[in-house]
Amino acid sequence: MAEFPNPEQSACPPAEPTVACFWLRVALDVPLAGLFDYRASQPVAPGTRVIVPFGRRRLVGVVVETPDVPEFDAEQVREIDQVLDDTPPFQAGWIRMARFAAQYYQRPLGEVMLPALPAGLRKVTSYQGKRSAGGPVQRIDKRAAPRAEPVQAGEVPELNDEQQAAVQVIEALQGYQAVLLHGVTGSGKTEVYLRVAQAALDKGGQVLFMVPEINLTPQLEQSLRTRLVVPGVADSLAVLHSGLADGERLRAWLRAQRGQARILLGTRLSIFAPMPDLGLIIVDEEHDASYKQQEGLRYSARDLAVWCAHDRDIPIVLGSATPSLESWAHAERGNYLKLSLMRRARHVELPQVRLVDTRRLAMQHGFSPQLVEAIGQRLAQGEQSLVFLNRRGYAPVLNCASCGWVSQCPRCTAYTVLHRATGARRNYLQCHHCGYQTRVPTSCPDCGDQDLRPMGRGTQRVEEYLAQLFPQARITRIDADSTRLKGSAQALFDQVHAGKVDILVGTQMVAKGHDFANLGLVGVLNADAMLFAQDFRAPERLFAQLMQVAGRAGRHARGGEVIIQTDYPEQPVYQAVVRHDYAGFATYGLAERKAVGLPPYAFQALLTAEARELAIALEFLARARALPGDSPSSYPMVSTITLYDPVPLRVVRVANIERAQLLVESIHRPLLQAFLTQWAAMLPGLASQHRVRWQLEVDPLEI
DNA sequence: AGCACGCCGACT
DNA sequence: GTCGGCGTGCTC
Repeated sequence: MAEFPNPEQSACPPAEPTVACFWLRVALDVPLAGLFDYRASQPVAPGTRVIVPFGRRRLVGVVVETPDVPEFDAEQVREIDQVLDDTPPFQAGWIRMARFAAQYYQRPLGEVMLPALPAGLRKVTSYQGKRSAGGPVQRIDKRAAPRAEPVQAGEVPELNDEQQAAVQVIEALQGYQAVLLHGVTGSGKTEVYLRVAQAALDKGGQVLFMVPEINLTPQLEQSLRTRLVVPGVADSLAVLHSGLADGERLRAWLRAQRGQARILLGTRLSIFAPMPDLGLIIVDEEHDASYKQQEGLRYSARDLAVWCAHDRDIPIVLGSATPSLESWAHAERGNYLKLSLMRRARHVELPQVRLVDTRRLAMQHGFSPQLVEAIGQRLAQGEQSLVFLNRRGYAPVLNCASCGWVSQCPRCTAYTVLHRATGARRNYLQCHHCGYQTRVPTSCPDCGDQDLRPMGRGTQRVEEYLAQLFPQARITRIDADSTRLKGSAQALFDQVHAGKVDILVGTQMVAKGHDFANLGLVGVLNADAMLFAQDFRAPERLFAQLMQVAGRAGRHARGGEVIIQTDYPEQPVYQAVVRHDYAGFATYGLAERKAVGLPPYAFQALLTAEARELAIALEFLARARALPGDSPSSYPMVSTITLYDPVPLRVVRVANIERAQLLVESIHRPLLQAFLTQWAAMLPGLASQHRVRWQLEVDPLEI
C-alpha cells in the first residue's frame, strides 16, 4: 500500500495528510455550467458564503454541498480564502428555491444565487480580505435603524359577506394551497389580504406580500404598517425593491433573514429573500407582467412563489381583477381554489363602458364627437376626465408629403418619434428603442420638399388638441417624458388628486394604482393598436389594461363612464369589457388557446440570438434547431418537442444589433424541461463558432 | 463574465 | 522602441 492515504478514500489531499480537510461544492456567479469544488480546513455548512480564488481573481460564492469526495481532480482543487460568517448560513429552503430556479430556467446555480443577494453580500471588495469584521453587515448593524414611526391603529372596515367568506376559507387552510382571489376593482381585495396576513402572523409565520411596483402603492405600505400587529415587535414590516440604496436593501434582507421583519412587502426580487418562518405568500395583481424579470435570469416571481409555497407547504393567495389565463386555467382545473369578490365594497357602481364605433365617424385629431362631448360635459360638471393613449411623444413618425420619406432610426428598424419642444429644447426626433435623438429636418432629406408632416398622434399632440378644444380646462400630461425628473410623477399625481386638473392625458403609467375620486370619465384612444399586436397574449393584455384604466373612473360616486373608441366593436375583448365580464372573456380566450395549442395548453421556450448581421443569428438558430437531429438516440423525447423555424424579431435591428428567435414548444412540461437541459448544454459550444450572443427564456411572456 | 496573454499599428 | 487594439483561452 502507498504510504499516503488514497485521495479517493480520504477527505485529505496527499500533500498534507496531517491537516484536517473538507471538500466544499461552491456556487459562483460565472457563466459556466456547474459548481466548483474547493478545500477548507474546517467544516463549512451548506448555505455559507465563502471567498474563493477563481483564476486570477477572488469571488464570493455560496457553499451548496459538502461532498465526501471532489468531482474535480483533487490535485487541482484550491483552498478557500475565507469563510464569511457575518450572516447565518442560508437555509435549506432558500437553497432549494435557488436550485429549482436554476434548473427550471436553465442557468448555472451561481447565476441564480449570487445576483439574488444584496450587493454587500456578494462582493469581495466589501471585505478587503480581512475577516468579516468591519464588513457591510457590521456597518448596517452599527448604524442606527431608522426610527419606526409611531403607528396609529388603522381604522378597520367591516367586511361584506363575500370578503368574510374568503377570509374564513383562507384562514382555515393548512399547508399548501394556491388560492386565486378574483375580485373586481374596488371589491376590497386588500382588506382580505390584511385579514389573512394578520391571521398568518398570529400563527407565528412570516408573510411575503408581493406587488408589481412598490411606488404605485404607498397607501398599501401605510395600511400594512398601521393595520398589522405583531405583539412585542415594534417594527415588523420591511420593504424590498430595486429602487432601494444598497444599504437599505441589505438591511431589509437581513431583517427578513433574522426573522425581525415579520412582513416583507416587495417587488418580484423579494421572492429570493430568505424568510425562515414563511407562513403565507400574497401576490397582488398576479397577472401583472412586472412579475416577469426581463433580463439576466428571466424568472416569473409569481410562478416561483407558487413553487415556493408548495415547497414550504404553506398557502399562497394570488389576487387580481383580471387573472392571467394561466392562473384561471389552474383554478378551473381545481389546482387552485377560486374565491370571487364580485361586488364592490363601498356601494359604488361599476363604470358604464361605451364602445364608439369609429369606422364611419368624422374623427377630429383622433377624437370622436361622442368623446369630445362627454369630456365637455364632465368639464361643465366640474369633474375630471382621463384620456388614455399608449403612445408617448407628439407623433409616431414624420412623413414627407411629397416623396413618402419617413423618419427612421439609423440604428434600428424603427421610426423615430417626433417630440415637441419642452422648455428650452427644440423639437426633436427620438427612437424609442435605442434612445437615438436627432434634430427635426426642415426639409425632406430625400427630395428636399418642405412639406414634412407628423403622422398619427401621441400624448403630446393629444394634449395640444385638447388645449385648443377646451381652452378653459386645466390639462396635465403624465407619461415617461413628463415624469422624467425624480419626484415629478408624484407631484403631477398630487395635482390631479388636489383637483387642480380637469383633463389628464396619460399612457399606461396612469392606469395602475391611482384612484382618482373626482374622475368621472375615461376615454381610450387607439386601443386597436394593442389588439393587433403580433403576440398571442395581446387580447389578454388589452383586456386587463382596459379593465384597469376603466377602474380609474370607478371610484366616482355617481357612476363613472368609459368610452372606448374602436374600429372593431364586435371583437370579443371589447364586448367582454362592456359587460365587465372577466369570466366570459377567460372562457373564450382559453377555448381559443386550446384550439390552437397555445399556453396554458402548451409550454414554450424561446431561444434568441443577436449578431451584427441577421444571417449569422439565423444560421446559429438553424444549427441549434438541427442539434437534436445530430444524435437522435440521446433524445428519446424529441418527438414530443416542436422546434419552429427561426424567424427575425419583429423589430429586427436595435442599436445596430440584429435579432432572431426560435420557438420551442411541447404539450408536456417535464419533457420540455428534459429536452432544454440537454439542448442548453450544447448551445455554448455552438455559439462560440458563430459569434452570437444568445439567451434561452423559459415561459416567455412575449413571442 | 473577467482577466491575462499575445501579436500587429500610431505615438510620448 | 512602447501603448493599446481586441482575438482566444482559462477559470474548481
